[in-house]
Amino acid sequence: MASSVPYDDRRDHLLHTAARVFAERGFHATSMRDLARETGMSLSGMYHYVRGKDDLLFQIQERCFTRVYEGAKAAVGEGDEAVDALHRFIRHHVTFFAEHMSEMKVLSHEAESLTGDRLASINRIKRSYVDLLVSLIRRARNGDDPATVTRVAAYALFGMMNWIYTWYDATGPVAPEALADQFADLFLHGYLATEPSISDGG
Amino acid sequence: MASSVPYDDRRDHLLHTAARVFAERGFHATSMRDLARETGMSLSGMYHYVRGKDDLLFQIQERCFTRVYEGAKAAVGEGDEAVDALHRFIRHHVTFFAEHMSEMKVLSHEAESLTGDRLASINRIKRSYVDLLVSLIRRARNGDDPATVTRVAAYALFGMMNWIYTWYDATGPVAPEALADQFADLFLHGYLATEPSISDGG
DNA sequence: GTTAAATTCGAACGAACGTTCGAACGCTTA
DNA sequence: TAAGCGTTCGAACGTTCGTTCGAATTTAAC
Repeated sequence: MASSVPYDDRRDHLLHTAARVFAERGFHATSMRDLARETGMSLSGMYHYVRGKDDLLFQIQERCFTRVYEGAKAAVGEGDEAVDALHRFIRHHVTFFAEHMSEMKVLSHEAESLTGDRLASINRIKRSYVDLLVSLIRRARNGDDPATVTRVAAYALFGMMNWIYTWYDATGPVAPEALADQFADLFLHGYLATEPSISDGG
Repeated sequence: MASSVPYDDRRDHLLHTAARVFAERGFHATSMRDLARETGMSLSGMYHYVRGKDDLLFQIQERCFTRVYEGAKAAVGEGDEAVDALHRFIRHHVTFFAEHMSEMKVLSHEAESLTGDRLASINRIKRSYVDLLVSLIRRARNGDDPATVTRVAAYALFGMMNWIYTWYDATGPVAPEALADQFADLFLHGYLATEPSISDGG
């Protein structure tokens, strides 16, 4: 999986550790000295693998976002059934999120911590990713909704999925796949519209 | 509305301006010197109204969260119809959010920027607020769901509502009430389960 | 073994940070 | 006028920040 070139290994170690610490303490509250301590590298040594702190955040976000985007396109495929594709998109996003909590939290929570070209570059991927979901929703609704309604629906879905970094524990009682299915049920068929999961007696 | 005591006015001005700047730049990326410039006060002058930067964030969050919580209890009322109460909860949360974007963004986005007693104090309000929504959902579903399912549903709803600070513009084409109703529709009846808003022809 | 390149790191830089403090100010009471 | 008090603020404190740099070390090639 990871490259065996020593340089790349050390770089991956730095990026992964930085993602974890950024997720725990926040980007601005984390110092390069914190990262040096946690990676076991020296303060100046890290600058051989990364241009600086901003570049570190950028590379974490770009790597992660590219993977989610490519993964989503592969998961969605080119089938005709839009509702199924939508379900697969949700499943992919949530399970990927759960498996890469640190990186995805950094991607979601530090969206405004970049500036200039780096921010623009991330936003370009984001736009593609959002557009992918928007087009899926439009197809699933037969393209009959006003554009604003479709966008609100897409952001609502992203909200319920991305918010998990504030509360979800992937090692807890709810498995990532079960979480994804509950989100999909909620979005595709609604909550009260479905049957209670045990009984509907009163 | 605001107290006419000069001290309280200046304090409110500081808190409100700080909320706006924290929302724009983030808590850790904002310096006390930034706040001095934006409020027109001097750097040291602000310390007559606030113990320090952490206390400033705490007071913004506590004020705002207390208001949402009390407002939600009032909006929900004590009626018997749980679905209606749920709808009113959503409507209140979203419209309050839209009307106080800066404070609510700071409340949502800087949830981990406090520490110690101040963090514990905010988390106490948060627990009550979450429990209020959880109990409404449980009632609306006749109490038949496992506790984990109800909690996931509550966090999903909070996610889609709170995420708006990343994309929503209250002065844009979608009014806060319309946004709230679309969220409520999605949560209460589902998205695909409802009729397309124009036609379902193909 | 020698040379060259890649990698590591201690030490230090200037800048910016949150906070403090004492002097100065303006206003109300005597 | 004088005293007292709430308020303001310039200046400075000590600390921590991201980054740099040159020397030392390790690795690879011949």
